[in-house]
Amino acid sequence: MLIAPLFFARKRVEFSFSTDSRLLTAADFGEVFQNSCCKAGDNAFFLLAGKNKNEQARLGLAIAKKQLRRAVDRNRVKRMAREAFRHQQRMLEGLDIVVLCRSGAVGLNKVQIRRKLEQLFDKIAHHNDR
RNA sequence: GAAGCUGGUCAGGCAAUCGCUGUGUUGUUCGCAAUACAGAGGAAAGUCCGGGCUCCGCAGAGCAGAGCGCCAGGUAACGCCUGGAAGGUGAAAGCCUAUGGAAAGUGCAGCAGAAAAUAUACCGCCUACGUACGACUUGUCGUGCCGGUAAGGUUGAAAUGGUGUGGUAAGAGCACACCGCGCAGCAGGUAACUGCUUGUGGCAUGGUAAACCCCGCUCGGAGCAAGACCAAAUAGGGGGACAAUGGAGUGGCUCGCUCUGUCCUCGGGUAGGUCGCUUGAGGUGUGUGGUGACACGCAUCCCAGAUGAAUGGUUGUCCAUGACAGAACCCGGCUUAUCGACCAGCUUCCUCU
Repeated sequence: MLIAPLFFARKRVEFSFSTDSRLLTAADFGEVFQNSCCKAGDNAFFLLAGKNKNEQARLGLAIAKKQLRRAVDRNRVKRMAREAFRHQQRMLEGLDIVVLCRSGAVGLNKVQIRRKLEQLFDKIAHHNDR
């Protein structure tokens, strides 16, 4: 009787995406840009990571209108980034990550965006372990 | 059945699961948790018009500038919509039109053409009238001059009403008939405008106003990063009390002035936060008035409100294999993008009965 609620509680923490796991203020973003410890990128996206004091990983999105002109495209990238982060946040604990967008992101479909971002998050996690 | 026209509706569905935002309820260790419900569009887009709302000298007059422009109506308002008129276009249903003024003024018109705006004459046509010369049959003919003419030809986007008859030297609204046009009258219409077997005038006022301009109407400016409130740290300001006849500076000294300590208090205000923020020119149904846009009445419903910015991911399944595309203060329009599907009405043609 007591085991079931505990199981669900743990699972929730693993995959949730509340305000705790986001960069909220300009100061938070500034911190990452100033004191980044590692980075990863390809022609479409660029990730910057910095250490934070919490146990949680946090995500910030900086998708420029210059690269992706249509709101629909920007929304798609943001959603995919959040989704990828949500599934991989356990191995990124203690990091603040900002996702930036490059010109190569134009014309990618959902699957391509997801795959690219997952690879980049992997790279960051790997780099952090060493 | 085929081709087409007009108006309207929809914009993948269902299930499971992992998330996000808001609201209600319950619990709470006041962090939050559980649960129920709701959660992008017809264009949310372009920001091209018009309003509401907010602040700014409460915006009156004149000038400038901008916009609009057949008539009537609708509307909070409009450059929008509805109905009508005129013109154009199509075989038709229909569709399109910046559609006021060119007898207030100014300007413009390449090439071609004789001539492009007040009349003119290149090729033509004519030689009646006047005149010169010649011929001879002595009143005719020929040639020239002075001229007449705009029927015909040539140019152009556009050439000073058209057709016919008379007329004439040849011609000409020169005259007449019909058509067209102007003005007046009558009739219909709220009006734009239309009609007339009415009268009258030989007959205009070439085009261009998305050229200046004239006439009529409209317009104060800036925008939710509007604006209102709360307000840390740091620095500084106003007022009061206390210590105390204190200290420092200015100065030879006194007064004076300036600076300085502690506490209280006031206001401004940055980071940040809250409100503005979704109940509205609102939706749905229905009745009445109106050709219609729409208006009014009644009943009923509450239907996104984020703020590093939610409305999504994965899996299964069905089909027609899913286009254009994402709210950011809110409405009314316009314009542009769009795979398709469906409904209603209408037009033409074909087949059958």
